[in-house]
Amino acid sequence: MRRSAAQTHLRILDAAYGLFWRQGFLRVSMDEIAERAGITKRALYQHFRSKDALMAATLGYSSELALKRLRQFHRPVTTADELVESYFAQLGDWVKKPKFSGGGFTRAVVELADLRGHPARAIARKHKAAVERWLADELAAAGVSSAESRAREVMLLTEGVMVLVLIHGDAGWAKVAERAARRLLRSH
Amino acid sequence: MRRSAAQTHLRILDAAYGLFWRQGFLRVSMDEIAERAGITKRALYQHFRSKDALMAATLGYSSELALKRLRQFHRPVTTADELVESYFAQLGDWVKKPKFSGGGFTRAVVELADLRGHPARAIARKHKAAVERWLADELAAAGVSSAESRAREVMLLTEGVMVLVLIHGDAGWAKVAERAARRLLRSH
DNA sequence: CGATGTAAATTCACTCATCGGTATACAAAG
DNA sequence: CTTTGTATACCGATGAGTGAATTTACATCG
Repeated sequence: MRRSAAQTHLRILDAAYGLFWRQGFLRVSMDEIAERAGITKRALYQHFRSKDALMAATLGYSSELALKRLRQFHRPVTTADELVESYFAQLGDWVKKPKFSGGGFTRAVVELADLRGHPARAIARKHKAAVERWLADELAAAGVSSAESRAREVMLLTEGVMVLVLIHGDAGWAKVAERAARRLLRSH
Repeated sequence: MRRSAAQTHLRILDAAYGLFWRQGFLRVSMDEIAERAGITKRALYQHFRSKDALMAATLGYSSELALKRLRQFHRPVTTADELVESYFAQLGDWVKKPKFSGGGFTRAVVELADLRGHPARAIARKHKAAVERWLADELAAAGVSSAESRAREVMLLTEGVMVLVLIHGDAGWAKVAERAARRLLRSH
């Protein structure tokens, strides 16, 4: 029953990602993850020293995926308005999913809010910074001035959308954010 | 050792509020709450049927406090700019506290993201709606047109600030939000 | 005033379940 | 003969919630 170690590693990350995303970190047990990955708990612990280590690895993995997705979204650059429109449209689609339970990174940070030294928090911080960087570059490429400041504002709106959709169960907040972002770009 | 029931009730809510706020819901045990409230666990269960019930009650209590605070903040209305400035200044001060661990309501919803029927979520929803209502009224009183839409935008920025400060540990996001809000009010 | 009933809490042991993590021994593949 | 994983049982801790008998303080009534 020998699968390659790397393959099993990935299966575990996939399983953990899916479970963490839906139920949060604290509410998922190592037994569940092992079962979903199709291995025994013992084998799971041969790949990851602890639940915390697994969580950090999962967030890192998920960051890679998310950033790759963002960059694929890199179409021939047009206007800032179009960029903002498709950015928030994509966010809206994501957030509209019935099982949406908040952004994985945001969720991780919130769940571990009092544990400032937790490795997962550093990863979340790095991830959000990368998204902000990407936004700033895209906005600059679309001819927006003060792109860094604008990117920061779009980040605020993005996080706001994730939280408010979660609270109210209404994906319409993405549209509100989009319109606000457009006006912000225009009014600098 | 007879204290009035109502008094004990309040002590429990205070204790639970403090602990939930710092450590989240899942990471706090009923034993801890009882200890902090200065009563036994048995007595605690004479006041609240379950941890979930206690959480819902705590959020309700905390909503009352927060809304009362908001309304006290009701100074002689001046301009929209001044309103926005002091609103975000207050948010910034709150968020700047070293022990800041996210808004209680946001945090509750995130922790219970997959439990859609949980009573605490309804309370959080109602609270955020009340804050939005308050904002819309204040903005309207300050002469802002389309106050409802503007209030929604300020909500997005507010939630964004809470999450991003938590992630990055940098209270500067409140200033960013304030400047964005000002431009949004001007550019409708 | 003093007896007494009763609400409010105490004490403390106890159940039942979950969960992170480990130990040992063994099987299949390359 | 090592790497990868299985099977299975286990440990120690924690945590929600309960049970039963007991005590404290107050209020009311005789």
